[in-house]
Amino acid sequence: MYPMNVFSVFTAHVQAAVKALAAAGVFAVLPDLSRIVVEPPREASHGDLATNAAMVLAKEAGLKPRELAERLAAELSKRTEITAIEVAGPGFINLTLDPGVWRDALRAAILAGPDFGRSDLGKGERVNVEYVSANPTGPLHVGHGRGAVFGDALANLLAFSGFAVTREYYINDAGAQVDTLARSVFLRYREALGEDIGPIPEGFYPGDYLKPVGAALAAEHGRRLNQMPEETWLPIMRAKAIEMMMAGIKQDLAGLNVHHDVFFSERSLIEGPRDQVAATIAALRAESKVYEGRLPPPKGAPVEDWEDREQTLFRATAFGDDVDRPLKKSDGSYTYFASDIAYHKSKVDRGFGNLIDVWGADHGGYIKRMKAAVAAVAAGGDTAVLDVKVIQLVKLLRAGEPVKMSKRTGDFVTLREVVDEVGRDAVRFMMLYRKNDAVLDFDLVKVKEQSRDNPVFYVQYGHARGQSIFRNAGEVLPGLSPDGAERARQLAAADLGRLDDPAEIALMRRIALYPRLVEAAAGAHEPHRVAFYLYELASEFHAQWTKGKDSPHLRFIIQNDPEITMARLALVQGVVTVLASGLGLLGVGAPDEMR
RNA sequence: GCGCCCGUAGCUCAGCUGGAUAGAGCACCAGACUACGAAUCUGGGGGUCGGGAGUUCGAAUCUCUCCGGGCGCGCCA
Repeated sequence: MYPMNVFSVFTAHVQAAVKALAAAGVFAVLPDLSRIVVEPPREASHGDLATNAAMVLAKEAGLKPRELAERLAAELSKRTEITAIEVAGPGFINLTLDPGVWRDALRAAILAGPDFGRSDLGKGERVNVEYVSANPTGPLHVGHGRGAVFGDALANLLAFSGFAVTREYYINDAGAQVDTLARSVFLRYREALGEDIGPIPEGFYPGDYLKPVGAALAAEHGRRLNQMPEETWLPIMRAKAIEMMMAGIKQDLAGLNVHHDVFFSERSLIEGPRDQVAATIAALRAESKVYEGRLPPPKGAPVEDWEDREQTLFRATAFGDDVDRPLKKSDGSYTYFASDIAYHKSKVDRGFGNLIDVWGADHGGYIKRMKAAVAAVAAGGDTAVLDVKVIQLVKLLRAGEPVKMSKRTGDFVTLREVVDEVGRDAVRFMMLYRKNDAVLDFDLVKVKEQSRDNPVFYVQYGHARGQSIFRNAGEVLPGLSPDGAERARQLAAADLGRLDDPAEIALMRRIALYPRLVEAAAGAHEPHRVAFYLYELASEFHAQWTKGKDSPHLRFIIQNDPEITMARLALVQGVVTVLASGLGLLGVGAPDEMR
């Protein structure tokens, strides 16, 4: 039985060939093998696999690339599953493999089923993926949704690749904004008591979504709080508002099938058994990473109330940032950044050496200082690496026309509205069918189209079409199990040697590519690669299906020939397995039929 | 003024961490339905990868520099 990842197997073969040459004295010392790439060439005429090994290692061998390539080719030709080797261009080694390699890979895929593509790339390393972390001041909007979907798919991808993933949400429940929220709710509370509060003043949250909070408080406390001073009612309003806003946010996320393991409260950092922000600053000060000093005035747009004063600063410049960063406001309270340092320190303290933050585009200016902070708090025994994924804006369109949004009046398009209108699968797939750092046009009309123009539909239809083939195979293969896992076992026993059409072999090769694709996407923190791969796989499958119209002998189901039908259905099983797996990673459904 | 992101076919975008003759969808043109779902498929035209320089066997990819667009620029979060 062949291992799941054909490419890692042949990478090992190439490395072994290099080691053999090293043993024969071609290299003075064993060279760094990590630069060797074994990949499918773009040109099909170049064979199944190509490696750059000779070009990368030529210098260290003291040979011309083509000479070294010939030596490596001679070594590799000892492997029977390699049927042809050619040295081409500046020193590429092109390998043509026995189709049996791809047939074995297909069999492995079928037998692995939902586990096909799973790997131990992460070796159990703990990863903290923090995403959404929207302020608890209102419902999520579409931009939050993109971050939510991205973070969730990335977490899926990492878990599938052998990382121990924790999905985390940071609740900003401690800043001035939640006090503003509390005061806004106080208005709604009075409104619920029957007062005429008039228009919501500037500087308050105007949205109607706060009315239920006011009503709940009125029901719970009656008029009692209305007579109290602000310092009495504010914490009560604030707590209730945050509780209800977070409940709504969790509902919005559940609508997208996004769930977090940990909801981490910013307030808990300062109101816990000890003030962790103060402790973190003190610890950094002891290492002189925090000091009292002055900053140059800010560049660019002038700040009216700028005052030159001595303040508490984090020495961010020692860790790659452009300027040192203030930790306390002029009124003595902590800056947002200060609690963010303590928060990230808590991640490190909780045993995460691998941190991923998913942020909105407007936070791009914070990356350097946050990375600096992580480096600072992790210095010493533990090391920690922070990767910040910036999620660009979503431009919401309806049939090509921009959808107006106004956050100022509280009248914006919520995530929930969009999910309700176009469905969870469409939202998730389309938001992942783009690199995270590219602006996304999201057209509410287009994503509902049932056509090739709509990738969500196209890929899901591929899966459904595969399932429909199984439904129709009963006449030729009456013994075929309706149960997917059992059917997979039956099909794995098929004589795959019957799959010899070039397009069939190409399809097997595409399937075999999946584990490598998943590893690359996980390593690069780029879930969109999965979406594009699925589109290509679906496209190849649809094409093969249609070929059966002109060439009936290429149909998947061949009357009177159960053997070849078994083999073809094994191929379909492979396609369906990978489509379901990839869609699963993206959190998109793999339907058995399209409505 | 500074930092980050983006710039690839008419439009929307991929390009597998530096590989060979740069790809896909849409749009446009020309074709395929007595089928396992035509909700699909086949073929065609279309490019100075924003401009320039550098790094090396090799650059859309890395570096520098211009140009154009977006986001941000003590105490808001």
